Amino acid sequence: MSTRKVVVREDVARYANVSPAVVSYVLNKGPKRVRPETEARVLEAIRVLGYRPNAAARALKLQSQEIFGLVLSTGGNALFVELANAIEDAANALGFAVINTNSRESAAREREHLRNLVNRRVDGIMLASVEAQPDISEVARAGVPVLLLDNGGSIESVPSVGADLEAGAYDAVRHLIDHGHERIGMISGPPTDLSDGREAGWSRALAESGLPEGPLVPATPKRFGGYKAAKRLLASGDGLTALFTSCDAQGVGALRAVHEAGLRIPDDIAIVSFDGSTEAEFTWPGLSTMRQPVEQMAEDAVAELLALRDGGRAPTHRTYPTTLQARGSCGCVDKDPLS
Amino acid sequence: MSTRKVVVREDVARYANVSPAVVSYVLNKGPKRVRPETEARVLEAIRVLGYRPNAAARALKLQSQEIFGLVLSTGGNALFVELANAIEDAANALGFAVINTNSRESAAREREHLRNLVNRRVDGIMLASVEAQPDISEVARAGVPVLLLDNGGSIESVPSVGADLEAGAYDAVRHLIDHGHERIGMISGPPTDLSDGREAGWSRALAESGLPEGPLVPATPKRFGGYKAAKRLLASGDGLTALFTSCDAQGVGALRAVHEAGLRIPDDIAIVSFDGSTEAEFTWPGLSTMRQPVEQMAEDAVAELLALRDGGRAPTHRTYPTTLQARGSCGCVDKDPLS
DNA sequence: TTGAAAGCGCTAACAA
DNA sequence: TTGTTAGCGCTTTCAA
Repeated sequence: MSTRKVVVREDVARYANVSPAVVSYVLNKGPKRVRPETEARVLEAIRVLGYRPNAAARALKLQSQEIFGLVLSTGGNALFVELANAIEDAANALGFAVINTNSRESAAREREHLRNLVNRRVDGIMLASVEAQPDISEVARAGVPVLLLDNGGSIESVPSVGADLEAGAYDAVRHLIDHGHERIGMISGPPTDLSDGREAGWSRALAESGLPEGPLVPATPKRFGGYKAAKRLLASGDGLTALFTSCDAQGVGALRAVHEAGLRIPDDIAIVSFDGSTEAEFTWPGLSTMRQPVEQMAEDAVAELLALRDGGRAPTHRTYPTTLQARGSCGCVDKDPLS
Repeated sequence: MSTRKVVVREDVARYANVSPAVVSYVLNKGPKRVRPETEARVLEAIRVLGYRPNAAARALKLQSQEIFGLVLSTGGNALFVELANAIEDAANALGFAVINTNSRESAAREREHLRNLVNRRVDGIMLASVEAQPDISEVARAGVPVLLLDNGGSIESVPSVGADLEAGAYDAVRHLIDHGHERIGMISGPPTDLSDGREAGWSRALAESGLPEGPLVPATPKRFGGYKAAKRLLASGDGLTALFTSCDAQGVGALRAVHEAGLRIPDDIAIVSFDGSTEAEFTWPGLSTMRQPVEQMAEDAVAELLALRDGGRAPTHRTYPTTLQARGSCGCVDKDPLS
C-alpha cells in the first residue's frame, strides 16, 4: 500500500490534457494567464487526483523554503512561548512555516541550531540569544537574514525587535514608588546581560526620587531563578518592601518565595515584573507586570526579515513601549482574570 | 554584496580536484569508500569554501525533508509547551527539525495546518487534536505518518502516545479520598472529549469508596477555563471540599478562583490536577498533580514515526503511567521547588 | 577508488 | 494562450 505512487504535476497535466507548465501557471496564478476553461480542467484534475505540489522541489527552484527559523534561549519562559505563538501566526499568515528550536541556556546549543537552520536555507532566523553579543558571523556569511529578539539592538548591523526595557523598568519602579515604597530591590537577568536597560531604568527611577539603590540580584530568567533570588533577598533582611523582576517567570518564582516566607503580598512585599504574559494573570495575587506588545513585535519581526531578504534595505531597530498591567501584587486592585 | 554566489557542491569538487560525486561520498560517508587523502582534500575544500549542502536539493532527491510537523490544539497549556520542547530535543538528536503549529482550539485551523504540513512533505506529523476523532484521512492518503498525542488511542489504525488517563485520575482522586474528602468535584476537558478516561477514573474512585459523584464541569484546557469552572463550582454551594482538574492549566485557574473566593487551600478546598508541568511547582500553594513522563513520550513518539515511515510496521498505542507529585494543594507537605 | 550522468518535481524563460 | 525545456543542487547507479 505504500507503493501507491504519489501524484506529481505531470500526472495532473496528462489528466487535464495540458502541458505541465500550464499546471504551474494555474497553481501560481501566473506568470502567464490561462483560459478559464483550461484552468477549470486543471483544478478538477488536481482535485480528482489529490495532487499536492512538492515543497522541496519548489524550494529548490525558488531558492526559498518559505520557512523561518526561531531560536529561543530559554524553555520555560512564558513570554517566549507567547512570542513564539505570535511569530507562528504572523509567519503562517504569509505562507511561511516556523522551525522552533530551544537553546536551553547553552551557547553551544544555540550555535548548533544556527548552523542547522542555515544549512536548511531558511528564509530568515529570529534569535533570542543566550549571549549579550551573539556571534552571527557565520549566519551572515551564508546570507541568511537574522533578527534579534528581545535584545536592545546590541549589534548595529543586525535588525532587532524588542521592548523599551529602560523605560519599562523605569515605569515599573516609579509605580512602586508611587505606592510609597522606598526600598526596592531588583532581580535582574543573567550577569552576561550587561547591556540590559532594565537595570538602568530601575536605577534611574530610584535616583530621581532620591532613593537608595536597593539590592540587585542577577538570576536566570526562569521561575526557579526568581525563586532563588527572592529567597536570598528576603533572607538578607534588608528592610526591602518591594521587588522589581526582569521577567514574569522570575516574578512567579518571587511570588512563591514570598509566600513561603509567610509574608503578605503586597502588604509586606510588593512585586512588579516585566513581560505581561498570561501566566501573570492567574497567580495569587495577580502579578503586576509591564506588558510587551508581543503580537506587534512578532508581525514586525516577520516583515523585517522578509524585507531584508528581498531588498537590501537597511536593518532597523525597533523598540516598543510597554504598558503597566496593574494587578494585586503591587498594591492595586486585583481585577479578575479576563482571558 | 548580496550577489556573492553561494558555494555549491561543484565548487568544492573543482577546488578539491575531484568529481562532485566524491564530495557526496565524503559528506554522506558512503555509499562508496573514498581514499583518505582524497577525503582530506575534500574536507579541506569544504572548510575553505564554507560549503553547506543545500537541504532542499537533498530533500528533493531523498524524498525526505528530515522535518517533523507538530500540531498542538491549545496555546497556553504548560504541558504542551514542555511536550513540544521534549519533542524538539528528541527530533534534533536524530537530525530532524520540527515545525510547530498551533490550532488554538479551531478544527479549521488544525485542518489547515495538516494540509500545509502534508504539502511540505514532512516525514511525520504529531497531532494533539482539537477533536476527539480527528479526521486524518487526507494525511493518511498522502502517505504521511501521523501519531496522536495525549489521546487515548482514539483511532485504531493510528499510533498514539499518551498518559494512562483513567489510572492517573483514579490515583488522583483516591489521594484526595485518603486525605478524607468525600465531596470531590471535577473540572474536565471540553465536552467534545467524550472518550476522556479522566472522567472515568474520577468516577471509579468515587464509586469504589461509596462516595457520591460530585459535580462535573467541562471547560477548555486553559487557565481561564479552570478559573471559570471553579468559580461556578464554588458558587453552586455544593459542600465541595476537593477538586480534581484535568490539566495543570485548569488547576492554576482553579487555584486563583479559590483564592479569590477567600477560601483556604487545602483546608477549605483541596486540589489535584493532571500533567506535572513546571508551572504547577511554583503556584501558591504548590499544585499537586499527576506527572506525565513527557520526555519518554516525546522520544517514543519520534521513534514511532520514524519506524512507521521506514518499515510498514503496525501502529502501536503507547500508554504511560502517571505519578503523583504531591504538594501543598492536596494537603501534603509543600516541599520547596527544586527546578 | 573515482567519475559520468540520470533523475527528484518544480518554475519560468523562451518559443510557438 | 499554451508548450518546450533548461536548470535548481543533490544522491546514487552504473561504468571506468
